[in-house]
Amino acid sequence: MARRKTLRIATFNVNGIRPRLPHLLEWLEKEKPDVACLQELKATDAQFPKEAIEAAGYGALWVGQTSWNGVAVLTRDAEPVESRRRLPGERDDTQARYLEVAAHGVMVGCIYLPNGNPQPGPKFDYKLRWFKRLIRHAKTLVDSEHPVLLAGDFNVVPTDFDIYNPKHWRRDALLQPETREAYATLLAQGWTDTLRELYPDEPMFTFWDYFRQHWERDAGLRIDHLLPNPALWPRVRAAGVDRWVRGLEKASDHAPTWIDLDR
DNA sequence: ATGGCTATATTCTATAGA
Repeated sequence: MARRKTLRIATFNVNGIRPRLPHLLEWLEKEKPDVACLQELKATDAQFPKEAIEAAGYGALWVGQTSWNGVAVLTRDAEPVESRRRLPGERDDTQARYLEVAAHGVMVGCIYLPNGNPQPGPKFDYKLRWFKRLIRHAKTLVDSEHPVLLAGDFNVVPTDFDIYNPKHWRRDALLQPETREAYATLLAQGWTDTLRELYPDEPMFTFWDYFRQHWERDAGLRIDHLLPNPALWPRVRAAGVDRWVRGLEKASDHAPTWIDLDR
């Protein structure tokens, strides 16, 4: 197909790259993102389906782990260049949640922020520690004259407008004041929450859990975010959610979310 | 307050996700 005039960068929590590979390939074929950040691979490095992704026309870098977590960045007709594969600041953190690459001229940080449930507790403490490390690292990137994008599953519902019904989730780690304050602190460095900025009056959900027919009822959450730095923000032209992917049989509970940039 | 569903490894039961 003819190349899109804009550069599309997407984020997609696949909830298991092995069971979701057919959906991933169908999505890449139909939407042709230039860069795709993936989370929740739930696969080791050796289990990553490198050949199928290459055959689809994508280069890839990935950080795998047994059973849980795992992140990857795919680049269309190009190879991503690794910048870092861990978030600095906690030496014995072995969870595969961050991958930073140069891709199509943009520095992209692929993020899988800890869920943090149940809270309070050690998992919530880990989430807040991880968030602080992200904030510290992001500070070194935000003022770059080069374009930088933070993209991924942040496990943050930024405001009550970003969820179908906050009452049902008020004790959830994704809605806690500490979680929201950390996200606000990150944005205050100069990052822009693109989907909310372009769509101030629409919820723009990116996640619908598997329970109680939440997808069928459009009872979703907005937790997957794309945050350009000030150098990149002027190039943003559009953003959206590929909801059709969530509607497929045996879908991930997240939908791919993307932004288009001037090339 | 709980459970509803999906995926994984610890596999017929537990853990994690959000």
